[in-house]
Amino acid sequence: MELSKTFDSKAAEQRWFQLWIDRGYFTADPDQPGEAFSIVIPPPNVTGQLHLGHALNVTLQDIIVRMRRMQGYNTLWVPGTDHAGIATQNAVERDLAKEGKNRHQLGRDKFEQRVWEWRETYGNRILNQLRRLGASCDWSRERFTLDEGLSRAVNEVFIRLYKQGLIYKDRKLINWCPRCETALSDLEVDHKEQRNGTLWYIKYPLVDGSGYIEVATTRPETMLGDTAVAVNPEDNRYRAMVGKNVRLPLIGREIPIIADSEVDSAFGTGAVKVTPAHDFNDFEIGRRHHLEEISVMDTRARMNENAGPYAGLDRESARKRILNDLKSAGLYEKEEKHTNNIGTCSRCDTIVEPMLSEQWFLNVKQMAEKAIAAVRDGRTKFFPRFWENTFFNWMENIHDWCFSRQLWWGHRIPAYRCQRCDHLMVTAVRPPKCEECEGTDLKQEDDVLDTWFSSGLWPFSTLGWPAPTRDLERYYPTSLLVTGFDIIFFWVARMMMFGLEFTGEVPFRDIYITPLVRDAEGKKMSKSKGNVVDPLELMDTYGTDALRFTLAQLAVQGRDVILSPDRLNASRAFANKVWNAARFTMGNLADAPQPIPKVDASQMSLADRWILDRLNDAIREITTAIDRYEFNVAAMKVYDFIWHEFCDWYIELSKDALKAGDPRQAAGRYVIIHGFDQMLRLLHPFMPFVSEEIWSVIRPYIDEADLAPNLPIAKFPAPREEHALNHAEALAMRHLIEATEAVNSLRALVEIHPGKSVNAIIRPRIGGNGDSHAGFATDLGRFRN
RNA sequence: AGGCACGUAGCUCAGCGGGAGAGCACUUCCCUGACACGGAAGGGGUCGGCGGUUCAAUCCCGCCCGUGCCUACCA
Repeated sequence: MELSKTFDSKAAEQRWFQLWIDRGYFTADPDQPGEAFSIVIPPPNVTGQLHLGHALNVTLQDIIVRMRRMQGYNTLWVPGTDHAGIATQNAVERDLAKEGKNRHQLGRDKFEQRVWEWRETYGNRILNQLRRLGASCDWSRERFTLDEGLSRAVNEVFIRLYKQGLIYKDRKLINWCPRCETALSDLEVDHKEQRNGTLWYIKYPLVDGSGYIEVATTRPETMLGDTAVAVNPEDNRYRAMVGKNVRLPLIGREIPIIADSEVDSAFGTGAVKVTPAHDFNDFEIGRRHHLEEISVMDTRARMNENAGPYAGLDRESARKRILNDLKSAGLYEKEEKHTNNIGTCSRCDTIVEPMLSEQWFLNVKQMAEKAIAAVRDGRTKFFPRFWENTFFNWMENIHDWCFSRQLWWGHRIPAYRCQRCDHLMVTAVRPPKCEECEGTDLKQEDDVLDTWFSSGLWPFSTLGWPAPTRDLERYYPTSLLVTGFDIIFFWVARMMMFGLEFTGEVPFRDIYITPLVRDAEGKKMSKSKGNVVDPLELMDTYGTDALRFTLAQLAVQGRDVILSPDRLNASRAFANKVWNAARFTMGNLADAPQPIPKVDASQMSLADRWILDRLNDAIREITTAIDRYEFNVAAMKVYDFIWHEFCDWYIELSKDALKAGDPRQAAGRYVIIHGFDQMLRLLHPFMPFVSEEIWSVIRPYIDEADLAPNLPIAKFPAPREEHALNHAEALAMRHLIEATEAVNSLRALVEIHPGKSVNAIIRPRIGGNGDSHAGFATDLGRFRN
């Protein structure tokens, strides 16, 4: 069969992927033998499209999954997508806005329908993009976090946690996004340093007319909700004032001066205004001292009726007016530059407002302790190891999780309230009547769950939990999780907690944390910077194999991946190199395809046995590197063996031996085809398409004994000891290589210095008297001629 | 404020106790029947700085400088 001069990646990609699917190579069967190896994919959001982060994540998973499958493991890789509550809702709302509509005009049902349509389009798009990368997932087991089955798991978990008293509803201070108009968890708030912030000093007059107490604040607009002024009990400046009242400027309410040891005397004036309804610290002080909690803003962060004359103003305008009015009243002292942190919504960047609100919470303390223990005793291991510190750090300081969201897209909370007696029933299906008063007017909670609540169940909900399925029994706990560090808290931690709580086992044995992909300048890719590279374009230009190989090569543990066109070019050249090695090999085999019979090691030349020895070495190194998730090491070794050993040396050395009539031909043919076969299998996890394409061509030449059905499930190579070289042989080969290089070196020197003797060229380069070296060089010179 | 990671050739990065490496870029030569997405030969580095441990340090320890990231209720 004739091979074209260059490898046509696109045609191969389509042909082979389809064939793999058609033949069911990726479909897992729990009833087949083999130790289980399972991975659940981190489900991509249905909002977006494939970016390089996904490409890296999926490539690494595919490499290990393909290798395990070839090693004979009973392999399952579950694919799927995440409904991504707030992110998707925002995306669809933006889409609606283009038509001049908003969700409230549509109503909840119509809006939800619209999001389902969106999910249909974009969810499928991203899954196709994963397939384009060659992801060998079991596509027949595709899941979606809002599927019926997964929703059942969500309800089950909710109800069990509620019954255990871990889920509760409470009116507390929470993070609120005034644009998304929903509660957020602590994790969904980004903290940004504000360098040009201001600290304002304001005088609060004492009610008894004995003067003022001065407070410093960064948020004067919240003073309308002040219910105390606090000082440190040790602070002598204020000791006499504790217990007195002050009159809140502008609105005249009387509030007490209290003592609380949390107040830092060294900051500002040492006296702090206390606004329990708009500041987390103040909320704590307020609860300690039983202060009133006065909320002065509405859900869009506009001043509400409690703000008196400022009602209706937004936060910024209210601040300006208040500062002006304080100046007019002579109660404004001064301002200072002050650097502080402000919290913003991680989804829309709006400044988050601490708000007093009734929300659902999950007490995670005990679950967190179990998760910590599981990592401490090694039931689950992080790679690289240092991420464990990050995990512990957060888990040890974990707070209750505010998981209810005032959104429309997500799992609606399975709780019903009787409209007559206000009784609350937590149950998966709507009860016929109130269990207290028998009233029939029951209303389901409007809120939905934080999207991470359902993805936190992903490793077992996708396998059928709570039903005791065969998949669960066979494939859970999963073997490995491959994900980014940015969702260790959001996702990994929650899966650990839920997994241990509901299955009694860790959800995965190993966690491999992938590096972050950056652009050629080392900048983090983001849409706003406009430096996002589309992996699809890269696959079009360089081929999927080249993209995959490049990503694997750069995937160094604990280091960011910086992708450059140079690297991609090199990988594409590598694919081509392998392709051309195949062309050479094919040209040296018998015309009629027939299996090349196995040749005993004793019949082989030194070069034959050397390359098989090197192959053994490569197999060992590549296998252990992937076992350790050192993808870069494995990829480099594949590259080095194929290019610098097989092509540079073995093919060159075998050219003569493969000629017709040469006594070494039979052995040479066997070794080159056998070596090639093994080499392709090593390459396959990294570059599935070229390897499969070539393999399909050389397959007829491979001896029956070595044949396996097809590459995706062909056996991964194992070292063969009969090919090992002894010390003297290895030395002889090394000397041959070194001598060849020396001769080439000399040849080049002679060409650069025409007319000069070899001695004249060598002597000055060696230094000393150089006699012995020069003699050697002279010999080489003769050898050359 | 604390924590983590990283500083090795022009660029992007491997290596991590005893020979300084790869890819790309650069210089010279070669379209030799697998491959110019190729081949051959080269130039280029006080392995961030300063101390310490060691017979021996790019690699271990300490401090410093620089870069990036994460966590944190200082108004």
